[in-house]
Amino acid sequence: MAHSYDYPRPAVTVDCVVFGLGKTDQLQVLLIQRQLPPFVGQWALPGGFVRPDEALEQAARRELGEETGVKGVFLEQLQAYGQPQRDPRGHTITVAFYALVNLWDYQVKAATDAKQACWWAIGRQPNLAFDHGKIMQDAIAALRTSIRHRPIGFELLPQKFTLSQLQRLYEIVLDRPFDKRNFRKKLLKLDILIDLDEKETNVAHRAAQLYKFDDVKYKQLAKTGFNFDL
Amino acid sequence: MAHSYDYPRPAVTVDCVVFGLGKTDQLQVLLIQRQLPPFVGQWALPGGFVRPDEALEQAARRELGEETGVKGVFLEQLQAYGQPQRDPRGHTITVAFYALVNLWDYQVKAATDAKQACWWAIGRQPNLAFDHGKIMQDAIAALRTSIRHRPIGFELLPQKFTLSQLQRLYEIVLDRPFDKRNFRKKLLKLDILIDLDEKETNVAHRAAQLYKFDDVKYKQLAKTGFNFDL
DNA sequence: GCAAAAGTGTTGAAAGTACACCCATGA
DNA sequence: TCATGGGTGTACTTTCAACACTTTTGC
Repeated sequence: MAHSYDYPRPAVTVDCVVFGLGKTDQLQVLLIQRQLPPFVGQWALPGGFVRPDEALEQAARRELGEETGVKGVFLEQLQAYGQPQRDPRGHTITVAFYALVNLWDYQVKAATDAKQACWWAIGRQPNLAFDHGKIMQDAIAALRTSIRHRPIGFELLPQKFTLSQLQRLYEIVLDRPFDKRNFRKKLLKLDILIDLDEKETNVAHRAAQLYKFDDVKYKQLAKTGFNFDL
Repeated sequence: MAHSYDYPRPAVTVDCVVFGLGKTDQLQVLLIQRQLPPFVGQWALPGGFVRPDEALEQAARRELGEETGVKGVFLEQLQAYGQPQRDPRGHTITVAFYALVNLWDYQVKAATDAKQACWWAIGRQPNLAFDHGKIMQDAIAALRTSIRHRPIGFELLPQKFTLSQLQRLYEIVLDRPFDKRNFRKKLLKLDILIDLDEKETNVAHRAAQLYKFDDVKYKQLAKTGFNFDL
């Protein structure tokens, strides 16, 4: 059996597919324009090399903060990519993550505009460096699956949200319409929304009821076996 | 921004959680007893270092063949593990895979018995080296999820199988009983089984109808959006 | 008072669930 | 002839899917 030390090691990086949703009615993805070779000037996923004795998720969060200013968000591993030719500098394995960011309170935009990072509408983004296009497609597929089985969608909304916002979120991510009455019935029956005694303000129409997500109830249900299907 | 070359690289390995099912009525997992430090003598997942310019899945298949004789099986990536302390030799990232093996035609057993590999019933396996226990638990969870959404269960059965075998498979993996009539109704309605005009032989009871899985029909359905839920 | 989104129930179709007996085979 | 698993239908319940009008608010 061969020892590890007989061989040079591949490099290891992390990359983040950061999804955002705000008032634009479109799912967005956060990309950076590369400053260094290879692929100078091309757009790519934020990411970079894992440091010695750094955990993967920690590396992903560090790179995300350094390159885009995004911090403290929902972040979950997608999978590793290791085709030998995926990086022209040599054998490089990347561990991809996807993140969800609430863009309704417009602070994130400001933080990222300072850097060479910017939000693109999904489907209108430029070609990406490396195999990042493929990684992004896989992340979209994973997001669609996840959002139908676990309540991660709330990460894309403000803490207080309306049922219409939640419905639009599902419609945008899954790219299909839902019936308003059936959608509300289903979500309220799940019993994971807390009805805040509070309404929207400053809208030019009837003010909607505000809700927040009930972590505790969801976790209870999740333990006893629970399916968040839509 | 720091360059990669400023830092030493972590090592990269692959590990395989190989699930098998045969006549024992129990889900099994294939483990090897370590011959080299660290953790000499302890049981662990088969796996090893990724070689230069080797793709991840290719490395997993190579190690699996070398260490256990298992070849040509269903293999899918689980996720990467990179806690800095997970390997006492130093920072090592492992990309975990899970595999499914049909143990009904008893060739695999022979091939693996020659090495230091052996099958353990899930739940009765020994403590594992490294963080392999955690990886195995994650793999079981992933298998349970996968089997409910995609027709991967067939990988654990012979090509020709009976509906009772299929039902036992679901019962064993998901660890709950199914009603015979309802199970049959549901699976036949999915229309992904081909009724071979052939029966079981050499059984001390009424011979069961044999079926095989219909790849083509499944792929058609999968394209038009399809859910294999049970 | 009008534009714009919020909110609300019913009905028919489909799917899920619970349940018990006869059948074919080899020993 | 008996032990073993194979095979089958129905009634009830729950969930899904389709569908339209009234309410509140700001302008």
